[in-house]
Amino acid sequence: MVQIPEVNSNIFYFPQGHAEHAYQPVHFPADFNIPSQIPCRVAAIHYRVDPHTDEVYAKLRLVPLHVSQVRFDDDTVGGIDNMSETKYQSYTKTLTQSNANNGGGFSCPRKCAETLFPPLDYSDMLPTQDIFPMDVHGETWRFRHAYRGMPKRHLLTTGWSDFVTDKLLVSGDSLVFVRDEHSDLHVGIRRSKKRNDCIFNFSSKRKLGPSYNRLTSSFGELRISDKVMGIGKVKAEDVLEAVRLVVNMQPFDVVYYPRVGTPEFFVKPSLIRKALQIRWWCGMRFKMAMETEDSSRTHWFVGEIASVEAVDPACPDSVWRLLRVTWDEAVVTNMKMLNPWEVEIV
Amino acid sequence: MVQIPEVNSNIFYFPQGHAEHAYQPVHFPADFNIPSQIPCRVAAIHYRVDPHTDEVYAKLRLVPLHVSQVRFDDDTVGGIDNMSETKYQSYTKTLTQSNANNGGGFSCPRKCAETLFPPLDYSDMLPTQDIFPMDVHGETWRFRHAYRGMPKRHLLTTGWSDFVTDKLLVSGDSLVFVRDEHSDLHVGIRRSKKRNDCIFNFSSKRKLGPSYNRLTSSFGELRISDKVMGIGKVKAEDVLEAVRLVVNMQPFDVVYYPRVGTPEFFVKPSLIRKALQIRWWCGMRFKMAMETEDSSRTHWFVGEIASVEAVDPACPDSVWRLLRVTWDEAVVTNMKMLNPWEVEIV
DNA sequence: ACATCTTGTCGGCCTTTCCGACAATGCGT
DNA sequence: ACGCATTGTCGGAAAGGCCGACAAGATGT
Repeated sequence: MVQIPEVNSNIFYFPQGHAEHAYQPVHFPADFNIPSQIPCRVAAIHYRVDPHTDEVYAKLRLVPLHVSQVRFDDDTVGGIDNMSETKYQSYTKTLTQSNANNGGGFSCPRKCAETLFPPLDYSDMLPTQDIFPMDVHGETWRFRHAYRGMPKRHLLTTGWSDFVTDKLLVSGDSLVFVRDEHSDLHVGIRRSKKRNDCIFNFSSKRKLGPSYNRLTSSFGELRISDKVMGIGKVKAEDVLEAVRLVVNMQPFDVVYYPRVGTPEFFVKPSLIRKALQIRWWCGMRFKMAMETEDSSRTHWFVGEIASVEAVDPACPDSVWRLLRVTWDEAVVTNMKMLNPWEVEIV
Repeated sequence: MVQIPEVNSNIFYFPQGHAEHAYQPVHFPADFNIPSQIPCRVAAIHYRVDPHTDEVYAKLRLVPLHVSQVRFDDDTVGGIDNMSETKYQSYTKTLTQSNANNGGGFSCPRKCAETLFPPLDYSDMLPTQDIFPMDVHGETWRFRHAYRGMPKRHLLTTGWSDFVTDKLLVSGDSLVFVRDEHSDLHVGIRRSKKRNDCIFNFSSKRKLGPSYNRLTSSFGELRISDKVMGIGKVKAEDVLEAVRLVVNMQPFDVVYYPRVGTPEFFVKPSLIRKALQIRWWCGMRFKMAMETEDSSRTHWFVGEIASVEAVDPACPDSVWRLLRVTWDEAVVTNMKMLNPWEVEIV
């Protein structure tokens, strides 16, 4: 679900989108005269780990470009081509209730098992093996990987429960398996939006996993910081600083925590171009893939464009959340303003 | 069971005893003219950890003394007195079958619990608490400590099984709790003689504890080295080098792995003196505390002195294993030659 | 030798985890 | 719209772990 651009590719940076990732209201000074979207080159990407929650976030160095430098049909620039596409293989799955309910194991999607895990001996009637992925702290875990049941499916059993308990995973959180350039297997997690919004209720009952010291020793700090970070993960001043630099055509850094329901504030030119080629109008019908209440599954929701207007009167030219929509299913209460590139016309 | 002398105390060093701790036969050159026992001052003690097996061993620096320098009724020397007695509090217990049989918990001796663990709230009908001892690798473990049952006893329950599995403990291995100078609780282990003598049969089934990488990654190496070390843990050449230095009155280092059934090769002067004051003779009856087959309990065995003679004709003056004995219970097959200070007259 | 204290072992019971059956979902045609 | 492939959920079964009863062993008198 997460789209991190590649190094040296071009993106459009949306200050308004960036502001939505702050945990404080961001008040842009009136005299800033902010462009609604600024083309930038991605100069560098660093992946970091939040030591408290194990969450992975990205730190992007963006270099502002002149509009003339950007071709909307080509997302890359510079001498390095898209060969870096052949980098890591990874698979992300959102945990179901059964996965997290300590009931037992993790039903592993076939694609995940077949592309990332060592091949099983299918000549065996009940093929099993142990996989040893490493988490972001360098801790190695053991999961028993079996292919069984009727119909046959891939499962992670022994060891999974310990992982869930140690990482305090609940249904809705996501699991990421990655095979790196040395073809070593890694495992990461991403907490669901809900979890991000609430204070951790930490109560590990098992053997101290690697997270014990970390989580408890900084418990007080964690409570406070998480309480404050109700909406996003970055400071308002960091957003303002980024905007200050971008309007002066200075390179700047942004931190991006992937968050379900909060769109990325950097978007590929080709995506925007394709979206803006459409003449959006009231009454147009669209669909959008969204995760269910507990993020355990994705579902296509259908709706109708209610109006097409800039969200912020101060930025009348901005296409950020240009579309005001209504949904066929009343369930979708929030999410009334969408980016054109988030939806698909039906 | 293990008696490590204190720094600055005096001991007698027995080359023959040292040789028994080698895994190879030690052939003392005839021209060495080895004294059977050399008084030494313990200049330094360093405790080390075998990274493969978690075993703790001691490295002692010994400085040879002239006999005139040693008073047999006083084990210490130098300005530092026995105040260092008030150093660490510790308790060692050999694991019973019930302790290791994964059946559940660890029945904790009263003395251990009351002297080393934080005090329980005995006003509570079922007092429980969690203790967090640290192992030699700096890993913290959690054990649930309860005082319950009829009659009441101290037990370690939750967390214990994981520890047993991770450390590959079996009945006969020993557990050591230590409270250090910062009153922090530590936990160590000592493998039984049997385990030391055989190749590890490693087959961890649970989550990878901290030992996993260590034990598996060096599996091959471990097999080999353990196979060779059938009897002791040190090289024959190390023993020879120690003896070479000691006869020249040079300071030397010895490594001591505590081993059930293999007596220490450094002994307090007072102990030797007391033992040699007795006129040992055939037919004298004695008792000796020894551990049972699986080291789960200690039992007093009774026997009779069969003869009093030097084990090695080349060292006719040596008191090392001076006593040839017979046992009342036929069970005690090995252990036919004992040191006078190991037994107690009845 | 006896009384008392301590602690090893056992079987019962409860919890956790493993497993295939079945069905709901999703995708391709 | 239908069929097939995939995978979420459920309840039974097996394993693991917690518990007090009991008694064997240890200790002190």
